[in-house]
Amino acid sequence: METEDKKILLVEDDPNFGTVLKDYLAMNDYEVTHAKNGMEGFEKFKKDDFDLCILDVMMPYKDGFTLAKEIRDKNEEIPIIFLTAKAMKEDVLKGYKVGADDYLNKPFDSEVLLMKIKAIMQRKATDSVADSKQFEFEIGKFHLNSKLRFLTYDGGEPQKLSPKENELLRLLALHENDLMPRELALTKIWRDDNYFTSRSMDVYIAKLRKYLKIDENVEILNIHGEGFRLVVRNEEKDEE
Amino acid sequence: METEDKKILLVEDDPNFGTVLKDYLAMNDYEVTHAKNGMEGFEKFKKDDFDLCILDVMMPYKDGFTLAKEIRDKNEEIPIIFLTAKAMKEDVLKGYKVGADDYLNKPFDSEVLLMKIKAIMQRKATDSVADSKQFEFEIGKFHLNSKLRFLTYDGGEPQKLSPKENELLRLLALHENDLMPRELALTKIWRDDNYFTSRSMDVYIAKLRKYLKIDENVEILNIHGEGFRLVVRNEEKDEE
DNA sequence: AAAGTCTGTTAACATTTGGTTAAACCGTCA
DNA sequence: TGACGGTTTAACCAAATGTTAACAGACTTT
Repeated sequence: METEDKKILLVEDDPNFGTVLKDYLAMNDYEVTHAKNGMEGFEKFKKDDFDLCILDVMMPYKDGFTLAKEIRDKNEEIPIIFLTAKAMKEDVLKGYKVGADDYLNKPFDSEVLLMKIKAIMQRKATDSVADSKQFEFEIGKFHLNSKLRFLTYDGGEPQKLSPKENELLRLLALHENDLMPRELALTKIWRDDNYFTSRSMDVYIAKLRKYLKIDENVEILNIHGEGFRLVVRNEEKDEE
Repeated sequence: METEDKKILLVEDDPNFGTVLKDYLAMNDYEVTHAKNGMEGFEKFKKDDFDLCILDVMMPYKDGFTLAKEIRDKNEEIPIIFLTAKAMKEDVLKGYKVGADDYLNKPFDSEVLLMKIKAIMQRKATDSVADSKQFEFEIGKFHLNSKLRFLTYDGGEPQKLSPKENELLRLLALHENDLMPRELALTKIWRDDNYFTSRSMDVYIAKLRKYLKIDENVEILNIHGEGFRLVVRNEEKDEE
């Protein structure tokens, strides 16, 4: 199953057509941001992380090509599809020159557009190099591999972690010895901060404590009303 | 930046049009092999290493889609452009389903075709960062030859693998000991990510496990909701 | 110290995802 | 056309994950 929906930036000045198209795409499980002109399009582009751009060529203020060039400056990877009313050869060529991935003449069949989007996304999915996110942590004698979702203690048997356990421990590790605010975990992992998610998080804290308790020097402390703190002591001399 | 000329396989039954197109492409520094029908096209495809295929859809003996499917079986990477006289939506969709990279309606502007070819080639050039056509793998005591599609254990009898089995195991091997995301296999091998393809993939995972289970040190682990992981342990001392 | 809030823990439950088997399907080839 | 290999679909079960409830205990504030 796919992680989350792909984000599409749609820049189209015709409000009717734009809205219809947006709805159609949304219906097909894409998360669509609709900008009404090139300026706005570029603003929105900078503010978010999109997986694909669909640009109308003919627009006031800033046409699709100019916008495409600016977008390419910021991101030379992102696929771009142009929409155009007139089927002028020069335009098509120009489009490909700025790195278009595809080109559609209006009116076009929406199903065809959908297939093109799919095809392009698939292409991209292939070469997703793996964004260098931080995946591995040393927590005292523990080692957390949060990509493969397991935790090992002193080289022993890996303990599998559930997605939530994993994300939570990762967040704590990112803030090692420092406050990890409740709110942060709730908004990042549970995507909502309310009574129930908060209780749920407490359940997960309990689970993590269970895993971690084999190491004297690692523990999760609560900071009442604030959040949690993953404490890692240097194991000097403890008992003798 | 091109090293040597790119090789194009052109399959087009109309001798006049085919010849003209071939010459035009040749003039633009592509090395073109022209086949007059699907059969011949497939023969030539098998005999050489092409960078791109341009297939007419309507052809005697074997139409473009059928040919494309056969080509895809052999090579899931190679870009395919379809040419078609009629602009039927069903055809277009069918084309994308078999993994078309683009679609052109006759008559088309030759310059546009050229741009498309360029765009596609470029895409491939950047995409194939680590294309590394790797065909042979050591997986514990197994040896996988994924070009000839067989798997041997400790030099024993080769086990033939079906195309899907083979591709899946190859993908797993490419990510040995690391996560191989479900989505990756689905988009690369099944070319679609939905409930059914996902179930189908699970069936293939089961088949692979059956092959692999004779080696204690090799196994396919699931990472719930993420994908699979081909684990290969060093066979140190196990029992004594 | 009493009330009220916040946290810890366990367990029951619901939901989603994965594993396996077998049957249906489909194109190819004798 | 009928057998065959490969693939998909269906069905069913098992495992994994997440949510909620309930209650005990801890912390804060009066």
